[in-house]
Amino acid sequence: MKIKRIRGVNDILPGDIEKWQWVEQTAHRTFARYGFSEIRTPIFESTRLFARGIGEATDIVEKEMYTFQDKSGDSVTLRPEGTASVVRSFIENKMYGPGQLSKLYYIGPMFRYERPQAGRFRQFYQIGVEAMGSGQPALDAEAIAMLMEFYRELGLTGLTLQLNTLGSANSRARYREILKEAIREHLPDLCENCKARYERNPLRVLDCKVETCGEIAAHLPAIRDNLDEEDRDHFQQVQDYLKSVGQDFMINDRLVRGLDYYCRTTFEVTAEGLGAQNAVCGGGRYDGLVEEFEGPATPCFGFAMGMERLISVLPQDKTQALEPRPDAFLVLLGEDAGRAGFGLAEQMRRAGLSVSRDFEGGSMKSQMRKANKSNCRYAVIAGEDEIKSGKFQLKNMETSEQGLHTKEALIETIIGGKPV
RNA sequence: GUGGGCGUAGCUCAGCUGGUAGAGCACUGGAUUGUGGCUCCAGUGGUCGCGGGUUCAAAUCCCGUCGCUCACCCCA
Repeated sequence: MKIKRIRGVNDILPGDIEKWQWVEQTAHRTFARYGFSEIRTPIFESTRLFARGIGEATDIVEKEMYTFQDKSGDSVTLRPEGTASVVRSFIENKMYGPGQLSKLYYIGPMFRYERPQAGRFRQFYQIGVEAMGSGQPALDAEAIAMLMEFYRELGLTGLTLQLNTLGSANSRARYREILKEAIREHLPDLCENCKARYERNPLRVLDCKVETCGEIAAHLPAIRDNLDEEDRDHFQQVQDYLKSVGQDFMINDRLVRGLDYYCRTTFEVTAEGLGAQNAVCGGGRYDGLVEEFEGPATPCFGFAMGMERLISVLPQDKTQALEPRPDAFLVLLGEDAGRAGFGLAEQMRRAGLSVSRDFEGGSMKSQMRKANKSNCRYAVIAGEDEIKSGKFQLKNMETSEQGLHTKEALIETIIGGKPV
């Protein structure tokens, strides 16, 4: 039986990997401009970290975690998301302190046991950002602005930024009770899913896609009518900051994030052409999470984006330019040329050129075909005559012009882009 | 966990109500003794996912199984 890859995981192959590298490099460059540093945490942690951080009653913790016992009997879990690990590391490494701000980001694989579908995998990659140590609305706005700048660098279009606020932890809890109270009389009319949501996460009823639930939800008390003065002010300032830098957005007061730790600002970025899973980024504020893990009260803002989804909406004109292109392809005819070609290739590479060749010693025609397929700018042709004279044919693959050059001269010609 | 669709050449797929497998692309060679892309010609390549059943005969019909895929749930 042939061994195949595990369901829901993917190989990233040449042809695609260039896009991944470009996205990662763009993230490094862009985030650095905003003062963020990369952090790398382990890919697995104590199961308790995720159970407490994400919320015991969430789908992720209840049924989607890759959890197993290691040889000592400890329960460990492959990380299903990044925030809990960063918070753990933040506390463990005492990155906090009066007036201190930690601006961190991570890039790496996450694991959730779900049924795969378009844009959803069991091992998937996230780029996540966590800004820890300030409760100011400018922080929310700056992080979102950075995200949108990142998308601009990637040339993405057709994105929608949706904002909402859940209020502080206190108002969120209070609203939850008000909402449950209001839902109670409609309970028999709700869909089966929503009946279950009623106890576990009543806010989710608000964004149910079932039509009858939607109608009921439209008449339920809205979050925005149950905010504190400070919540309202915070949300308004986030909006004002975004507007001040020309960032468009829409308010979606049904936008409810599933993870327990969110409060105040939440947001999501959706893209066109992704299928049912159309969110490329989600995040928000999590002011209570550090305390939850017995760290000092530290207001934070963060978000995560799925790289697979991001890469599948990259514009074609940008990704085309990423295809690797050798400067030269060596066409070597005969054993003497084969031997000489090895040294020539090395000499050219040490001069900074990217050089390919064929190793199978096929006919000129077949080697030229391979040269053409490699998309090289020049072909260097070496047969008996060239080895004897020490001068090689240099052929420009676009114009088909060619001329005779010594090793040094052909390297210079290629580097300088001079006519052959 | 639930539901729909699909598994035929390396890739994308065709194969009508059962008669024993095909196209395009790719690959190799030739037309062009040492010069690619375009064109033309020829060739290599398949236990039709796997197992069982019906039948004189199964890629085709039936059952099972595995896999892929899309959607629900949920999320990035």
